[in-house]
Amino acid sequence: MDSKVNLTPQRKAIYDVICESNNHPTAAEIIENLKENGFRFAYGTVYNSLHYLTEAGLIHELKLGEGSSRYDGNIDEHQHIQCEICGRVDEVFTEINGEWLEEIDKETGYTVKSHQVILKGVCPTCQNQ
Amino acid sequence: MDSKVNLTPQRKAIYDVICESNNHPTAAEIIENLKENGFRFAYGTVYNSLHYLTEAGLIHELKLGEGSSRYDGNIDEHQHIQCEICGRVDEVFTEINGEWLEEIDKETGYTVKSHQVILKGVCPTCQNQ
DNA sequence: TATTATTTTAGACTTAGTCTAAATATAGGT
DNA sequence: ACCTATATTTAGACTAAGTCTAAAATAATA
Ligand SMILES: [Mn+2]
Ligand SMILES: [Mn+2]
Ligand SMILES: [Zn+2]
Ligand SMILES: [Zn+2]
Repeated sequence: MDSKVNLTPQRKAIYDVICESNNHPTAAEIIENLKENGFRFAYGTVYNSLHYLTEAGLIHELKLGEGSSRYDGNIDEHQHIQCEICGRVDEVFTEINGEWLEEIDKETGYTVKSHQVILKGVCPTCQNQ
Repeated sequence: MDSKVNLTPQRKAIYDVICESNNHPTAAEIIENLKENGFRFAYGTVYNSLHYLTEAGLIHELKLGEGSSRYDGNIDEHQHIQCEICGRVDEVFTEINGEWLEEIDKETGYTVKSHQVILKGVCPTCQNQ
């Protein structure tokens, strides 16, 4: 077993910021947040830690097609929807139909390993403006 | 009506490269391909043209979570699947269930405007290796 | 303690793309 | 055709996000 996770103080602090945020923060936002909590880690350490935590399965990296990745402490299977106006990212727990994925297997000949749905729309707050 | 598209020689050449490719090429690949055809446009012109063509609805920009965008001359509604091993991108025409999208509307309170499904897997060629 | 492996650090570097100001090209009015 | 206004292209400087490297600091092992 090599599933032992080595949570150094840096990794722990970064993990905590991600879990306590409800915002799917970017690396830049994480660094800013760390600064507010009195931490100042090297740039490389933050990225290194984000990779480590992702690799260890403790967080997920979200690539929503913006310039930068976002990070998610919720590792339960779910998808995301992003507001076109304010940019906030919310959770979507209604899962896509499993039959659909099998269909793709047949259609393309690929062995499907994963899928990601990125929804865009207007959030409730931005609708009232 | 301002729907008049101004296809300058540069834009036309870039559009042709995208349409003749069956590969969802990146900007870098488009530039390389142009070079092979004897064109050498400024870097900025290529990106400017890609935006223009996208804005005009002649092509689609694909953000699959790699470093760089890909471009697609097929503007019919479809999704994509990418091979984890060789990186090739193939079309998926089986559309996602419309009910699913309505469900999301209800679940999140968002007005859903668009959705993109990114599938990852192993392509037929890479399976035989 | 001495040796080895792991992690962090600062800062140089890379990649993909944007921005800017000048040069060209195009279109419209006379 | 000539002048003017608008649109486009160009070269190259610049930016944002992230990677890489080599040395220093920590931690683990003998
Ligand atoms: Mn999430
Ligand atoms: Mn396509
Ligand atoms: Zn919003
Ligand atoms: Zn493949």
